[in-house]
Amino acid sequence: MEDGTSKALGYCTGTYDDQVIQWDTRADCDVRRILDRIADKWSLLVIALLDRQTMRFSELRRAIDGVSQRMLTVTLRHLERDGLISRTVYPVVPPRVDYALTPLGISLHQVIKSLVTWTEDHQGEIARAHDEYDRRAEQEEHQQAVLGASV
Amino acid sequence: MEDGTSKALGYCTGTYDDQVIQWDTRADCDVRRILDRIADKWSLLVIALLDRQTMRFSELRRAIDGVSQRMLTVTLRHLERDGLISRTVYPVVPPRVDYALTPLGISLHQVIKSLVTWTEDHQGEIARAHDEYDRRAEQEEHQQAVLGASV
DNA sequence: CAGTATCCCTTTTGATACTG
DNA sequence: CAGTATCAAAAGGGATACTG
Repeated sequence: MEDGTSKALGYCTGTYDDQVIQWDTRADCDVRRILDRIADKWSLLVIALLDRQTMRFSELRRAIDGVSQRMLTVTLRHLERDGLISRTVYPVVPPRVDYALTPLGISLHQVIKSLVTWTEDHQGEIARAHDEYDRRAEQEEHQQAVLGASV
Repeated sequence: MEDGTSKALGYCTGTYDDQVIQWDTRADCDVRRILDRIADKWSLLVIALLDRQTMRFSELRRAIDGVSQRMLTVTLRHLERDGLISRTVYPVVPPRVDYALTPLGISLHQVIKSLVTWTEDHQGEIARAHDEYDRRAEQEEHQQAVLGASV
């Protein structure tokens, strides 16, 4: 993930025979990184919690139930490296480190919200799709059993 | 990932002491699922390729360089279960299976595009953040070495 | 063609212990 | 307090072989 564009370069180069594909080709290049970032287990929560407020490491840790110290550190480092959050160390004893969204982070947060809104608006549809799919799958499994018995 | 809301239920319940947090609390519930879906290694490419066109299994496989047969199947099943794509089997020999975006899938695709646009607009900033971070990290490493030598 | 079933390896994540 | 280091567990993903 750090070595950039490993294999799969094929679809990073612009056009197909019959149509111009504007952005899916970049999916593996830049989009993939920030997508991997916001989609990983804890980043989204961190970004959401830092909306309009600064938080200390321990505050984040308490707020995000279930995160390990290690993963919170890793997550924060990644977000910082991407320029989405800032990390401020106060040279006091005991140490104090504050995290906050950067302007870039705030801007991303706005975009993410539209995705969250979409999900909220469509969670019912998705749930229904799951039910239907599972119901069909179970039915087909049943068919199999019947056919198997007749042989 | 199939067992729904495992542990970490703490932040799925609405409000904090000092402020109402509207949506980050749901991040682990519904948003997480569709985020995990669109962020996994191949889903985004599939959704992008199916924009405005139907494709067969083998066409998708050829179009997505590097995907294994297994992972393409798994990806398509997940997307189908979420109601984002439809799967049409033609009872012919040899078999033919067509995949297409559902209205729900099309609607999600629209939203994803805004995320992609954001990424394209800000990839320069992110790259600069990386450089700066790495430069600082290297510098601090150097500091360490100097301090170590003096002891 | 369009899958399914297995095996195996790599990456990610979590638990635990230790430190400036 | 805010980490780092180490190790073990688990998930993700690929190669291969087989099937309706």
